[in-house]
Amino acid sequence: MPKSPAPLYEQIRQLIVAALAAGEWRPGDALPSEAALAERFHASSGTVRKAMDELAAAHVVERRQGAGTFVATHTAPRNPYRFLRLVADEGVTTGFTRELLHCRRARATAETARALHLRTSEPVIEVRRLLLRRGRAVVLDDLWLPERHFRGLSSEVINAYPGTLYALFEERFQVHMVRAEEKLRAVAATAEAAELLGVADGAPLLSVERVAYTYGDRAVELRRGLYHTEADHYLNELN
Amino acid sequence: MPKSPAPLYEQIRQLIVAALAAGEWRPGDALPSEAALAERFHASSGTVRKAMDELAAAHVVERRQGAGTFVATHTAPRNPYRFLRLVADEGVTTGFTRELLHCRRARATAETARALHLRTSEPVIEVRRLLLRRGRAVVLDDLWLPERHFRGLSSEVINAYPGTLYALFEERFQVHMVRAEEKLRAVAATAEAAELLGVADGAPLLSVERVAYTYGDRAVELRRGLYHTEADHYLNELN
DNA sequence: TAGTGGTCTAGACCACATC
DNA sequence: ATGTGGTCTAGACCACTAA
Repeated sequence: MPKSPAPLYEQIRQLIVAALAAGEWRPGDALPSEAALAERFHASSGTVRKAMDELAAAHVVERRQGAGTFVATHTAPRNPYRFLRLVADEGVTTGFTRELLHCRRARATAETARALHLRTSEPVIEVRRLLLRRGRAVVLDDLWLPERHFRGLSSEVINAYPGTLYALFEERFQVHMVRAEEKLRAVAATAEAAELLGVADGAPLLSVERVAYTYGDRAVELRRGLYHTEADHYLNELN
Repeated sequence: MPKSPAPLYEQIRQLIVAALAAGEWRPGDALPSEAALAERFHASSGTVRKAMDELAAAHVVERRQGAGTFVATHTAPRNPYRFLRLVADEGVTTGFTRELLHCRRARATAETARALHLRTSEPVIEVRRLLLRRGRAVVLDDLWLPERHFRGLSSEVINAYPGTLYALFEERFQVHMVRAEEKLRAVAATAEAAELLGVADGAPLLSVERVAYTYGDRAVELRRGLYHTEADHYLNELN
């Protein structure tokens, strides 16, 4: 065994992520058993297990005792909105209904280009939609996606799909979101946002700017949400 | 070995937390070596190690290879404001200066009582302070602490202490904060908050309501922060 | 140099899901 | 009944820190 810069379990972890990025296993698929992976990577099962521990902690894979280890998916998880931290003040965990406002081709602004590592004015797809609870708009989302990874995305495609956007991206474009970074601010509602969210002009809104990453820390979505936090709040756990 | 409801490493983890809550080791102290703990708990070092893995992941302990394992502390960590997610938009990571506005005895409101598991009108200590960067107020914090755990806390004590509040709580009152839950909202500045933060009346502010917990998930602080997010943002990592 | 945590192995046995 | 992940062990060796 050559003297290595990174520990073996870390190398194995990276090799598995690379295989996921290459599409060797798709979201929802079962991975080979730990014993099989140990043989493949010429390591003991304990070492493979440590690599899988980290992938499971990062929600990249999901283990089910007795059944196997599966690639994490947005298509049929416990919580469909895995990255949405907005919850109702009262425990009413009713889901959201969605309303698509538009989906159109556009060119990357300087800000979008920076976030997604594109060149300015590269083609992107811009999506705007509302999330509503009991008919009341709670979230106004604007999304920007690099066109080259989401070719064919349109209003029709979105409206025809029953699940969340991230599930759609996964099934239709083989883009699985692994993690995200969010920057939060309080802002005053513009006239446009106020009307769409049914609040007064200038009302305080929670602005959530998200960059989402797929396997290998590739940024593939910029999203700006405006949350109406009158009967909802953004919940965060710190440790 | 009796048949047990929880795995051995989980029992060991809980026993170590209980020992920390009982003050057997104080923040900054070195824990016994993994081999010593293995003997104490009649387990193998691998099992003890798994328990320590989880405690390290939760920032309850800190491992330093070659030196030992130490109880996490707020007194001399890398980041003094461990739970403060507010960062400047531009990478200028200058620290904050603090300005204490008041520290006084009060009675728990219904809301405070609920958050801290007290009875309504039990005595609490109320603290208000500002965090400033380059002379500009960025955060207005209100804290409520159960008086029975913080007897003797006063403006003089706070002003005489050079470190953060959590470091003070740890050194002087043996209350170490382990984790916290935050609820975020956008709100309009009241006249009082606007004046203290130097913003317009009604300006949007980020409201951060935090409940902080010590060992064993005991809630010991309720804090409400108002963040001025014009040149700063609340940064959150999702996975 | 002695002691600590970090890596890796080989294997036993258990709990659980699936067929 | 088979195969999976989950727990636990015993021990070797390495990398690092501190006296």
